Amino acid sequence: MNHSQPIAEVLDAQCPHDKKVSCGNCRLNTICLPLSLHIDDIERLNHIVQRNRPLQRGEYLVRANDPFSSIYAIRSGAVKALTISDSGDEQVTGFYLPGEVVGLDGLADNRYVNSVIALETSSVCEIPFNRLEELSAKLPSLQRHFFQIMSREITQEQQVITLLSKSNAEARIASLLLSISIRNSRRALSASKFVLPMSRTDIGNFLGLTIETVSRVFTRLQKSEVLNVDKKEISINDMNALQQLTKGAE
Amino acid sequence: MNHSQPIAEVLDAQCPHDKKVSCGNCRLNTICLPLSLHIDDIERLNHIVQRNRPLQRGEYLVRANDPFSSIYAIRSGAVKALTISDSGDEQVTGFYLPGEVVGLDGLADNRYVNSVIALETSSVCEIPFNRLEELSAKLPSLQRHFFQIMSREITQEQQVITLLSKSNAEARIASLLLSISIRNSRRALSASKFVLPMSRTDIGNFLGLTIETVSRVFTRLQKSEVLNVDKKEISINDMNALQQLTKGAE
DNA sequence: CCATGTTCTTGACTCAAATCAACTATTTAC
DNA sequence: GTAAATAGTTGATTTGAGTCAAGAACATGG
Repeated sequence: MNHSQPIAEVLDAQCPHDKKVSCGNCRLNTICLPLSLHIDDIERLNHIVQRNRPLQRGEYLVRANDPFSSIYAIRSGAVKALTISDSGDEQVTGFYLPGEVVGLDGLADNRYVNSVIALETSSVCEIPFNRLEELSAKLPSLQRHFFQIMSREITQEQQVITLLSKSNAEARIASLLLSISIRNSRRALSASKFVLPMSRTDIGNFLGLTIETVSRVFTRLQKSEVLNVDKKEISINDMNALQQLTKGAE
Repeated sequence: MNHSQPIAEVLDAQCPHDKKVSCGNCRLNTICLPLSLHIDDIERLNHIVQRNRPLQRGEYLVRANDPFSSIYAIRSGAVKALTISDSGDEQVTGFYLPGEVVGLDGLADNRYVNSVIALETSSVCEIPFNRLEELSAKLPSLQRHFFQIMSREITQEQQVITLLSKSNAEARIASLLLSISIRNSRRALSASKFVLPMSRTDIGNFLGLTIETVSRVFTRLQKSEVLNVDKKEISINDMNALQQLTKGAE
């Protein structure tokens, strides 16, 4: 079992059809779609949410080019989104953790642009988009919140653009680790000790680095005692140093 | 006068208060926000659109950290969006041409993340967001279209991420030129001959390259007869070669 | 008109990360 | 339990773009 997942999330993943699982009592409802909805409205949202069987590592949640139908909120586990470029190679465009929403790229042309693949056993809430659209028109705060989720995706991608445009290898890795750290602490998980759900290959692909460089940076950060790296287990020993590194090069 | 702007757009810019300018008769209404609205609904959208005096080159349309209030559709000219990173340097996050919408980043936290600056004399339609929100709740096709505009912003940024992550200098420049070419032809402008609205510095900043590299790539593409470059005037001599170059390196 | 400041170009040199290669550790499957 | 495949590490070498430097082209203002 993956120690990066808190027990409650793991239980959710194992009992996806549990009647008790609803947006109203979901631990993630302070960071996920229900955020800022009234109790009654959360129940209306809950009615359109579908909870399917958990995905196994490597399983596709969404395939690029499939017709767009739903967006997905991660309930437990982790997924990656990726596109295949014209030249045929993959680009990992993001990692999504519990409480985060994936599939927003499908709206533009009514087909998903990204494939979404589970990085570990993951459970997911499916939200059929036309139902969400109808409900949004009736609930101004839901409409607003959904606009905000899309806007946040835009600003986060702009941060990735800045990272790739201006930062060296160490700063890229440091930024990714800090991003995961912050997202973990929003879920009341440790900010300094966690298990990476993705492989070195995925990290390199996402950050525009080769796996050799990723490996060497981890080794260097370990030697300089900023991190402890044991395979996929990361513990951050010196958070300030890591933050300084994100500003590195340029 | 900048020859990249068609005469009609220039006239719009010069007569911004012309009563005849409305979404209903705007040349851009097949690519801009009104797209897919019924005539009556276009008129309702038109009522909330504000057309202010044109911006001069270098003027700010939006300042980062200002409270979010409106999104903006470019009517003529061109603007760039940019953020200032923690380390204090600028990152150009996008260029916006007539018919395109800027300011969507402000929704996430109710403050603009990007500043938006005119690259040349530009006129802009301001759309107060809370009015647009109200109207969206009443007009399903407007709500849907606005979701699509945000989604398209997401997918376009993912393309930039792929570009920065995987492509060499020539492929980056080639992709930018092709992007401008395609966007020009959507406005019934030449796909093969146009004037770049942005400086070499802006191009380099956007593409994660130094201005020296940008300059050298232009020189190389000129020598290999793919382009003719005369200062900011570009003419594409070999569109296929340019397309091949975008796949280059990797 | 010339002076000053930008913007852009070109060349010589450097360097961070890619590539190539060999090896180790860990899964997975039989 | 062992073989094969996959994932990760480390070292030697190469290379594309960055840096530094100088000059050219162009714009701006007195």
